[in-house]
Amino acid sequence: MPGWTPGSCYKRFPPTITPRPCHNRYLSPISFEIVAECSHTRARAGLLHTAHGAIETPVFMPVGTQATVKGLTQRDLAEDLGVQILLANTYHLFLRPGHELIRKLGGLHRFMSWSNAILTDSGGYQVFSLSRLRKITEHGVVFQSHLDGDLHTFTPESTVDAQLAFGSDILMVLDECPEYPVSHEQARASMHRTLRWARLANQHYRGRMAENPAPQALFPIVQGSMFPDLRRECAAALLDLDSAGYAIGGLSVGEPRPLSMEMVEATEDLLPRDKPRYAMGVGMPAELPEYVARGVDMMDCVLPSRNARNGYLFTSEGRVIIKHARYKDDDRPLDEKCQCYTCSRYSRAYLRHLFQSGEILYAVLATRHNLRRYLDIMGEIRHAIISDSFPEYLRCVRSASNNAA
RNA sequence: GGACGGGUGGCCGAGCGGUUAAUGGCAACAGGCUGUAAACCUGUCGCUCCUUGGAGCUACGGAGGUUCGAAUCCUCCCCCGUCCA
Repeated sequence: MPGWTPGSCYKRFPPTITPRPCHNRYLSPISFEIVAECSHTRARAGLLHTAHGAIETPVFMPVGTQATVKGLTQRDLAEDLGVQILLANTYHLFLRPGHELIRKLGGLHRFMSWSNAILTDSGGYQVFSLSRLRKITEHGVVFQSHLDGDLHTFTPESTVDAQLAFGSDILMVLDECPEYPVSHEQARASMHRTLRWARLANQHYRGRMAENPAPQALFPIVQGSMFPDLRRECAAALLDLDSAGYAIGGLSVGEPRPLSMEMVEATEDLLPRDKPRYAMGVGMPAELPEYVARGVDMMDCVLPSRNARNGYLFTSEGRVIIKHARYKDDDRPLDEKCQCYTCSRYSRAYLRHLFQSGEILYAVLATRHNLRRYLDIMGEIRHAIISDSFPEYLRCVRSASNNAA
């Protein structure tokens, strides 16, 4: 069932968002502290310490591809929503305004006026999403800019350098995100290339850190399409890099959802227990606790922000497609259980009116709500883990999800 | 009173003898979106009937006419603009 969200459990598991200061920023680029572990699942709650604050995990990271979460101000994000870490994108910011410009202007944090943490994706996802505009070689990826058609070569080394120039707290290695489905043979070749790139990126990164230490971590990415053996081979090989954290990529590329979960399960027990695990590009609200139950600490997804703009709103009672006629004269708030600015002030009828009129305010209010919904869910999850009630929470979520279906 | 230009599906607006139930756009209605080329994309959009695929009916201001065939050509009428008296 499409838009179910784990909201019926809201009252029992209220969100906790209390940023804490960073303790040991000078010991390593970032450090991960496990606060609580679930006794029945692989879930854990932790603190990820960065030079730009501590991040409570499990965490959902809003996507701000072009150094902005579309529709929101940095104040909305930090003060209203309590966002501790944002995602930005190397491919997009490399093309415009350029990493050297951002370096010159004091780094990405200063450039976009964001004092909390930033994770930058390498451009590996654009290998997938812009597949018609790129060519993969052993050396790297040649992109034909979607802006002006210019050719740009992204290598494992150059993407590390660009992200260092940004001043990102967490850098991602350049990877190849394969489409679905691919043959085992193709997936294997692709995974091995990603692996070689990860080694090159890591070597380059270590060199840069030796000459100019900075509190910036580099995460490699487990690939292998939907083949457990390839996933495990990739994860095992990446352990040699002794990275500060590990990502699981190549999910949500069109595969059935159970497969995504299976890939996380195949990988998770190989990854270091004391390092954060990041599932890239997931997921729907009901999936968030499922990933956490499988040992994931970090997630990001464009769904709450993009779907907000496209009229698809996530509530504790399920999805609301705001353009539907049934909301035309609906005077209730979008989500009666939600404390966000949008829900505390505006009716569904007004939101629908703004959407139908193409008003900018619609995107602002909708994005604000959807992100709040995601962050609330993460708060519920974290609280449940800490209070040792995560299995019950998960049951509650699954049953609500099944009922809705 | 005269001269031009017009009246097309909810609206705007193409079409100017057959491939036209009628291009587009808007509106309406629905679906999609997962490390963002996305405030985007797709579908439906006269009525009735049967399962897909189709079948029938009604339609381009009105009434006649020409033609195998008319939204398209002709005649008259009605209405709307602009200009001249």
